[in-house]
Amino acid sequence: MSGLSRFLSVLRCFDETKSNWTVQELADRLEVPTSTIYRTVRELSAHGFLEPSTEAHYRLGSAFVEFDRMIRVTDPLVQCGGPLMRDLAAEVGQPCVAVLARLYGDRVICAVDERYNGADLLTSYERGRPMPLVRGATSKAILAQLPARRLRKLLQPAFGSDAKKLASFRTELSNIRKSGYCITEGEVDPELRGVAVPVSSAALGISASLSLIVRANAMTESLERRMILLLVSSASMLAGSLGKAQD
Amino acid sequence: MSGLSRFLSVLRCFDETKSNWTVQELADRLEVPTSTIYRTVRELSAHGFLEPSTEAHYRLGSAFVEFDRMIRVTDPLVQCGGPLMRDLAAEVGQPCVAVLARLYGDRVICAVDERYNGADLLTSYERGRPMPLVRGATSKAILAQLPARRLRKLLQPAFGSDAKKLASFRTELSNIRKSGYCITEGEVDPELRGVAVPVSSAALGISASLSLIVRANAMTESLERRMILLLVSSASMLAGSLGKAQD
DNA sequence: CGTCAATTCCCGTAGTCTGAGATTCTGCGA
DNA sequence: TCGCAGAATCTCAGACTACGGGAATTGACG
Repeated sequence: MSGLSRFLSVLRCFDETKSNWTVQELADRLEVPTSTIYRTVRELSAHGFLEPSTEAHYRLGSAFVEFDRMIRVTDPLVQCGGPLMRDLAAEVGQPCVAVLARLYGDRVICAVDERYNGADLLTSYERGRPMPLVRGATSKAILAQLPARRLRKLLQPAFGSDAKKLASFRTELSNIRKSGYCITEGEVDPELRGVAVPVSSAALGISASLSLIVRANAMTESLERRMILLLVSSASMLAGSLGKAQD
Repeated sequence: MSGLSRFLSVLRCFDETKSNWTVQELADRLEVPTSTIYRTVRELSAHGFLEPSTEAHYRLGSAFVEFDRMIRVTDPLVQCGGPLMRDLAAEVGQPCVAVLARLYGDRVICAVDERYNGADLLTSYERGRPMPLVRGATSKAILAQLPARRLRKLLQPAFGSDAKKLASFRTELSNIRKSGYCITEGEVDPELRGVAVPVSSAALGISASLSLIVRANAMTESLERRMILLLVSSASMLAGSLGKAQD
């Protein structure tokens, strides 16, 4: 345990399950002496990564909120995509959720989510939530546009040695490349249908996708066509503005 | 340079001004050997705090986005306050911005900002942005509710030895305690008027405030009364649900 | 396949972190 | 205001890690 991982082993303890820890609890959980955790926690607190709450408990601190804002402010994808999303979701004229997601290392993470006024859909997509890499239209539309080498590295751990599944997945991606969009149902959230199109900016090194999610039983053929059209045109606008953007 | 600060000196380089750095640039800026920065950057990347972009440049990584989500998901203030904010902003019936801010260590940081449909106000308030500690209704409403000892420590660095200013500031806070709200104009953003009320939960160790911001020239006496009423009732609802919340 | 920049590796040394226990601080109730 | 219990910090010698300069390797691109 050294360098950053020392600090991360502490930070990773804070999750949905338990967001409030005492030093003693952390020490027990990590099986590290109390005095060591005290030192680590003190340093994390000093830099705003942890904050004291009540009765000797600590929770995640403001530094993360600040850094996230810094990313939102400087990320061309959020800057260019944000305004587009609101219009996009409104244009559908149905309860729906618009999502702009992005490949971040080896995971797909939602960067912007826009709920259409009145949409009470229960999607898993919300900013900052890691998404399954090989399931759902959002992720597939991203993977479909990647260069072969990058793709291979990503799929390796996901499929392991199952050559058959890997081959059929590659076929699926190839179909997305041809048609320009991807539709899936229930792969991430049950009862929901997602339509996604690829978005990318080689100049910025960003691989992303733009998706719309509606209730599966609300989907009609004409709605589907409309959604695809909306997505394709929004995506090309977005790609255009990304091209001009510089960070 | 040791422990966390080694990593932070790198991370702090990434700001609005420049969000995209090469290792060489970082090394020059920090006056540290290149190989050391490479190691630091590698470690930060491995944990998702930095991400390679293009041409040997790096930018802030997805870990911050994920941790921020974790905070949003687990923070009772965001959980209880979020839904309230939308209604609050809508009720005003004027272009306005609703802000829920909070004391985080020694700084006030906005936790939720809700723009009323059609409000194009240029407020500085947005989630994650650090705010001036002693200026603006939002901050003053927070400070007004703090225990004496805590307050003293916070004001020490802000006012230094200027006992006169300190005394008048304390008087101001005392007036807020009596009236239950605070109104300021142009202290943070020119031409804007803010009304704020304190919110707190002793059980959770949270000191916060709820504010509404409108254009100064749109303010009338009756609107002001309405806003104060809305804020006071929202704040008491919020305090109530915070009391029941547990993290 | 060759080129050039980006990145990693190497290794002795310097300096940091570790961990157990003693010590000091702090908040809370009387 | 005082005293108490738990929280937080301090101490110190020894183990281990990071540092830094330069060589070696990788990898992208033509």
